[in-house]
Amino acid sequence: MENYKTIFHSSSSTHSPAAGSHLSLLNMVNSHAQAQLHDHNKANYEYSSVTTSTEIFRSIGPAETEVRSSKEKGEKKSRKPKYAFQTRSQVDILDDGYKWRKYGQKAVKNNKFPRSYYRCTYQGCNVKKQIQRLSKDEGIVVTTYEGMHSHPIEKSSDSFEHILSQMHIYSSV
DNA sequence: CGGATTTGACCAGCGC
DNA sequence: GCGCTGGTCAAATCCG
Repeated sequence: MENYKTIFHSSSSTHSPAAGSHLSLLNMVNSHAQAQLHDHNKANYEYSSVTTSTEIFRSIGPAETEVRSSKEKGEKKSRKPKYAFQTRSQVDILDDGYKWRKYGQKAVKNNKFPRSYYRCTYQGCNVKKQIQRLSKDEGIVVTTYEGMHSHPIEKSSDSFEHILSQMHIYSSV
């Protein structure tokens, strides 16, 4: 229902439509940001979060954005790598250039805000992502990606979107 | 009309 | 074994 989406694309435009002012999206810059979501070790998922601030992600060192993945310790279970990003934004929908289809929404116990589940609509691409807002800081949105895209973006990747796509490459298993 | 959302039901894993 | 929590499905609905 809401229609923030559009706000995003105006990133490179001449003027920002105000609203959330600078959406300062993913600036997952610090490569050594270790996650700290989840209180108890949930278990086999390695959460790698990148702390964000209120700047524009542009210092992404090409060297290694090391979002870190798993240590190839082929244990039991199919430990899928997950990449969590904390983003300071007013909107929930962080568009990274891919097309997502929402397939569920659930309320989390410690959060008053629901969590949304999305899935990439590209045929054969089963990348999933969840978006959750912290009840403590309404301004923080946590986006968790699961899986990796193996296809081109189908949108006019703008500045940050392009960076994001590269990020996927760096964070590849 | 077709594709994306919505929303409750269903199900699996875990703790007690 | 039961109940809670989180994750996914699917039918109905909405919107362009």
